[in-house]
Amino acid sequence: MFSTKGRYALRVMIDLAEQHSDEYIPLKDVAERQDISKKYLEIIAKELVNGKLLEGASGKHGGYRLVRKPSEYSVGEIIELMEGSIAPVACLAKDAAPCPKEKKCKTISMWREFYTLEHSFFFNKTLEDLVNS
Amino acid sequence: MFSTKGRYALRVMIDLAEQHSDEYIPLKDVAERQDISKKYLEIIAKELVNGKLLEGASGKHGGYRLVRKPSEYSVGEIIELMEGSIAPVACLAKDAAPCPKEKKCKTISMWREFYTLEHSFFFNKTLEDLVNS
DNA sequence: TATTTACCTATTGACATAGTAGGCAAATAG
DNA sequence: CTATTTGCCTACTATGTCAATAGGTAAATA
Repeated sequence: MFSTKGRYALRVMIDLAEQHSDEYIPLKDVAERQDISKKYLEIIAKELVNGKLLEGASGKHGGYRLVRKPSEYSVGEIIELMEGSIAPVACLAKDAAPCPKEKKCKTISMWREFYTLEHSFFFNKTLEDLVNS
Repeated sequence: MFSTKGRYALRVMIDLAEQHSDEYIPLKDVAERQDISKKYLEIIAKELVNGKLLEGASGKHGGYRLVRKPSEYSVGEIIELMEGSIAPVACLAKDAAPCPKEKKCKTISMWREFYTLEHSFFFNKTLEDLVNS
């Protein structure tokens, strides 16, 4: 189950894309439109900046803006940045310790197959697709 | 991310299927073969019995056994029983409160599309498929 | 009657989730 | 140069879930 962090991040990105503006948009506005605590969104926005998905600017007329066109963001990279990993099981997450029982494991190939499906679903969907939906 | 409960339940079911026996199999044996705490497996086995996926019997020669052929169990029903729901977001889980923002929500249809994909993946895969993999 | 098994209730430590609080730093307008 | 607006930073917290563990009771059989 994806957490609010991933889902809210997606809504922030969509909101910014919908403003069709090159200006910085204050988080306060986004928070009001999306009806999410501004304080909580600060944490999320900060992570999006650290992950180079957004650019932030302080001061008057400051705020956040996209660094690419909406069509150039995949939904997958946004969610993965926030959730850490979208792997269905811990042993498939990046930098997971290799499982000692992998050889005899009757489920690993199913998890891998599902992960591939999930990955291509989310990485082939763009922010623009969501805005136009 | 699926929890150990769902993953262990699957391993218990696979283990029982692999014994190719109509006898009851003691949980102690399953726990040793799978290298999982027997105490923890008790909780899981109990839920599988409550969900009518397994049958349990006390006393000597007691234990657990499948109530259907492996080909008649879907992986989806096993995981869903243990995890409660396999929905990717809370608002799509069964008996979730209807979301007041659904009309304006730009993400709900993507989540629904993914849920459909996920659902058909896991409900079209059987326990037998896993045993034969 | 002793043994083997499932089944039951309760508790626990560790961690993640979903925030909140309060202030500092930077940029701009006047 | 000052006030205002904004992002950015550290810290804290309540609640819940996860992954077990502990210790017993009930049922079935040899």
